[in-house]
Amino acid sequence: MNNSDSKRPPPAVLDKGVFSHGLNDFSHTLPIRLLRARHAAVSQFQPIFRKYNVTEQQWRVLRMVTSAGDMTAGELSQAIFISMPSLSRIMQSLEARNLIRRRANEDDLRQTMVSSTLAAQAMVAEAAIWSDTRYSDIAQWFGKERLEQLQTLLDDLVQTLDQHQ
Amino acid sequence: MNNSDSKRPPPAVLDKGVFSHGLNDFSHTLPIRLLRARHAAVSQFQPIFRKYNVTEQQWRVLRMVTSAGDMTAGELSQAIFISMPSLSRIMQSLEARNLIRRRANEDDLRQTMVSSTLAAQAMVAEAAIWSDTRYSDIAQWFGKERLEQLQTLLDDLVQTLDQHQ
DNA sequence: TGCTAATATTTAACATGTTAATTAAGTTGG
DNA sequence: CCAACTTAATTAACATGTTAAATATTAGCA
Repeated sequence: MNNSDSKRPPPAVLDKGVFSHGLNDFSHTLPIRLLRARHAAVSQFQPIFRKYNVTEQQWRVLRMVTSAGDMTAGELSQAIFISMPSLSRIMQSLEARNLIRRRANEDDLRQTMVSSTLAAQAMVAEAAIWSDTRYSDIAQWFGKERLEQLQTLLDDLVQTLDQHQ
Repeated sequence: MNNSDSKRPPPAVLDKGVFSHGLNDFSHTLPIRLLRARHAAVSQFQPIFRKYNVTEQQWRVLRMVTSAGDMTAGELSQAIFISMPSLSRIMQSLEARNLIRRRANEDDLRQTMVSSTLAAQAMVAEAAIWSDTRYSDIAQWFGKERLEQLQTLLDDLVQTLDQHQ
């Protein structure tokens, strides 16, 4: 199957067809499909990350805090789906770069209130234009209806799986 | 907002509704939805990882090599969507545990051929039963048609985004 | 009141993700 | 045949994911 006449060298994700062991084609399972899709979606916004020298996760923090306003670390963690240990480290570096600020919640000293600095707000405001355009592009390329359909299915899947533990 | 009459303790992803800055609700963007969905899907198979004391990524390697047979590291990397640097480290630990074996490809010494050991094959064969059942469960809970619809949309999205760089 | 359990965050340890550099082996064109 | 280029895999450095333990604070209750 590796003859020389087909000249195309596309890295062609291997497509072995049938499998001998009765096992599914593991490269096309739902988790891997979701991983690929996420990767493709995130990469659309790579220019933002490079321009502002932030990681995707750092960007999520900045964008969330800037758009939603002050919130506790726990709320932030849930909203952008970053675990508390990771968030803790990320906040350290963002605070060191003066992009966020942390202070204790007066009413409950266990909680940390997170807020964005003016520098971060300016950064996000500028990038939001670019970001919104990208989202519009994606909606147009893929189809607004299909995109909404996909998002609904994703949310429903999460709900279904959560229900069944 | 933390009253006591609603007895359900679901961590209730915060739902702030409208946002003041003209920015979208960032906790409901496509990348985050994909992340949540993947997380929910993968967690369904957590019992396997715990039982055999492997990470999800290690499991992907073992399952792929066992089902597809011998392959190069590069092919493996593409199939299970793990970067070569990560795969390199993962293979080291799996080889140390005698779950895979590596040898140079005679025809091209740059390439590494990866194969699974009998121990890994036994492990995967045993777990495959459980895994297949879980997949059937998910299909039933979520609906076979909707699941296929979701997978098609995911693949199409990847294709669309790849086309537009 | 005071003891205990629960909660919010951080820290630690180790595995993986990511980018860039390195090494080794093949390929190409003069 | 060889120098320059390409490819496959590894290594290095740093950021994040994940689990468990540690800390600090609050809540519950006898």
